[in-house]
Amino acid sequence: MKGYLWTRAQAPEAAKPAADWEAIAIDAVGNTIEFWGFKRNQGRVWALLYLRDVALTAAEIERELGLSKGGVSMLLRDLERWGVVLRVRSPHDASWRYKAETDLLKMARRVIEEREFSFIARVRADLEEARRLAESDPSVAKSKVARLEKMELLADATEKALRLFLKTSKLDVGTMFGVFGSDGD
Amino acid sequence: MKGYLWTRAQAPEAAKPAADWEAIAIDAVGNTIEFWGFKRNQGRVWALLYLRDVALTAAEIERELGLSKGGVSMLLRDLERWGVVLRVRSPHDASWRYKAETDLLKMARRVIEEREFSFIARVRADLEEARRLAESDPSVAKSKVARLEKMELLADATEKALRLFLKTSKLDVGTMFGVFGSDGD
DNA sequence: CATGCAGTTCAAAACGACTTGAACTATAGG
DNA sequence: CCTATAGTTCAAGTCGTTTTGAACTGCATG
Repeated sequence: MKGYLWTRAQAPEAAKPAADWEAIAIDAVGNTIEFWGFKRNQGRVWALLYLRDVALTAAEIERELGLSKGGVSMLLRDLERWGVVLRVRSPHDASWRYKAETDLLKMARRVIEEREFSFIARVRADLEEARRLAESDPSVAKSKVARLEKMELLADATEKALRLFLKTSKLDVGTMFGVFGSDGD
Repeated sequence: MKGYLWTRAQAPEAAKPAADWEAIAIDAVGNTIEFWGFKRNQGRVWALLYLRDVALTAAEIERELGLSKGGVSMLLRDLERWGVVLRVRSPHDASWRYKAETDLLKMARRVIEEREFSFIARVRADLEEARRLAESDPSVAKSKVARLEKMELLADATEKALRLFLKTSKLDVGTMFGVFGSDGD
């Protein structure tokens, strides 16, 4: 956690503690990303890398954001898996460095697809099971079964809304996020 | 928690413990609603009331779902406030009874509007603050400011996506949910 | 105005999600 | 092969949220 010493002049601005404005921006992105159902610190790591615009080592991230070694490792693994952070081998250095991909929305889409749709599928399966059970019990009124069927519409509707959401975000937000790709430095 | 005794023949089916299929369906709705950012038990209470299709007392809900007295009171207060559960005075009885409104989506819209939009507004305010601070510091490179501006697009985009989502869910899903209003009992 | 039941409140307990940190594995250099 | 450093894993701890349950309020009745 401490005992980290940096003899590296290679990335000088990586060494200074985050400026106020930087910390504010990093936390704002963290909050947004948490809102989307991810971990706050996943957003913070991405934001740090994006703002610095240089590849940082895990140890630097650890220090800048005040996170633990293990935590940074896990966060980077997730971000890498989702394709929003790239792991690059630095030339003069034994350790990996990480840089931000610019399409953060990729992350949202990826995980929503993986996680949320399978969740909804599970819900629908449960509701179908409930309906089958109810139908096979003669003492259950028809109207109950009808209501169960309508509940399945809840799952359908949720899934449909999700799809719509992803689609529109891809079109609408996606082009916006494309802007992240280049800036006039 | 216990000690509840019901001399009421008025709602006989409210007295029997939940059937398997009923419990499955109730939990499925609970999970879905939790996915939308509410409490699981808010969804379970609504689902119970919807499936039974009779107005239940708080004590009955408590027993059916295995919740505490205080918890049921708070859950019903929220559901009532959101307009998805109605409190009705039963004729022969001293206590209130509760019945499900059919438009569950009302709940999602209400809370997303109240809670999520104000959250995004806050995020944007933070990012603007960060940008102001960065701009007023001459040692901060222009490119950093540009990146901060682009981050504000993240908030804009999220808000825009939310609005779109609400609008489409109102149109698309909303009509679906209208179906909940009547069934052929 | 005492009693009993319905309903509310809130401090504390239970719970779950996230993070930590120490032990471990992998890898590069001497 | 030995050592040092980077990176991973996971049991245990922390922290925020949800639930409980006991005390309390309100109200109707005898």
